Amino acid sequence: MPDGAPEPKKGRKLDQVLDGARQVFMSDGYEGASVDDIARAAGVSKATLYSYFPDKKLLFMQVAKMACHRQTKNVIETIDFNAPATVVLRTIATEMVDFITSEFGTRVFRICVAESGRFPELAREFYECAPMLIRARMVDFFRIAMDRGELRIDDVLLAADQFHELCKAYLFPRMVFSMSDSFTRAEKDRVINGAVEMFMARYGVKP
Amino acid sequence: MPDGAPEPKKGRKLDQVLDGARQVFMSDGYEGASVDDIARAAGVSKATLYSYFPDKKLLFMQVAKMACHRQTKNVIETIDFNAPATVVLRTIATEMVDFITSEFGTRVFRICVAESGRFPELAREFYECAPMLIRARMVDFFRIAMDRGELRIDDVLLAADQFHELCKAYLFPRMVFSMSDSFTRAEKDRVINGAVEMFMARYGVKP
DNA sequence: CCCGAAGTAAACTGATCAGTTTAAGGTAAA
DNA sequence: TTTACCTTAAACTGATCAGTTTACTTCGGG
Repeated sequence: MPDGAPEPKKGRKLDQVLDGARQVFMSDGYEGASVDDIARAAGVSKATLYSYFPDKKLLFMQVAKMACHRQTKNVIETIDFNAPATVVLRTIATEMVDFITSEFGTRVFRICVAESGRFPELAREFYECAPMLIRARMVDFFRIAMDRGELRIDDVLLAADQFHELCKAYLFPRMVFSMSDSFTRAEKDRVINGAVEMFMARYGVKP
Repeated sequence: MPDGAPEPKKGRKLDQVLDGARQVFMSDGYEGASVDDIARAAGVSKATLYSYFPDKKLLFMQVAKMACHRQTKNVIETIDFNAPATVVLRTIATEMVDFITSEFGTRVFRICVAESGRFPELAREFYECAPMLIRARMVDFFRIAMDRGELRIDDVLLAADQFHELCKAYLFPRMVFSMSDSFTRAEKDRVINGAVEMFMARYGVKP
């Protein structure tokens, strides 16, 4: 295939453009961000910006895509499946909670939701990137822990989704509706412990 | 106090205006909705519209406020606290799931999220209206069921938030990211049953 | 040292849209 | 019928903004 995907042209200032765009999109959303602002933040002329990306929409897609991919990388690599179930669950919960309560996580989520009408592809990409990947990884772990006799789960996909949601209790609505912009370690631990305890009460095999 | 709150002026066409605005805002969001479109949908001239509301923002606030209040009314009134815990929980879960998976619920949520930067008051109002009210009602029920010896809960607020989140498993992300626009009864029941079982496994008193 | 590609600032185009104004109908109560 | 207000269509204002163009500068490789 000669040139199926419209890769962004390379060039000295590409990274500057993407960086500036990320900043401005993150703080103002898609509609709220003006191309002049982006060019200024990127330290680049508007004409240069348009020489890299044919229009605002494609620039946005590229920025959002990169942000999502970058994020989910770190989250997944650092888990030792041989540790006891409660330890692994607590690790996963902690990572999820930290993401949910981060400025970055909230902003990405907000933009994805707001623009899911305008950019269905973007919402899909984000969904397959973040929740799906993590869910798949959790299912892997469930199977191992079931073999070890630590867990007993019929519907592993549902269990993964449940755990994911449990990690959002209290925190997520408050972030998303701008009721809080940060949480103490104690607030986060309350949710993390609650999620692990609830999950083990339902799916843990009694000793 | 003479006139603290800026109540909307009364008048023959007020309802028409609010109706048209609701339609257009719901389908296009705040930015996407043009005042001309709203006036047309309302069957009213732009000048008339502006005689009822000083600007687009206040009109939107009014519409969103009314939609939220109207919604939460129905959800809460119809619960018989004397029924067994599993029955009450199932009822609440069903109502929540139906709301989450409704076109209306998704649209309101999307707009609240997208505009929570522009209208922090709106997000706050929505939050206090929907999740908080339902949570308070659930806490009432938890206390009753604890007195009856059916449940045993330390942190009732957390338990309410957890149950709320459990009802969103699988369904909520798919709705919000436009991956699905409706679900079968079986899909909903899977989540409802999962939520009730998990909750009872954690907080139910063994027989 | 020179040439061509890449970058720049600034002005411009065309479109959209919130909000205002105008001049002309309606309508209802007194 | 008169009077006072409500409503209307349509034109207008002023602002914002995506995207283009122009004429000028910068800079690295041959």
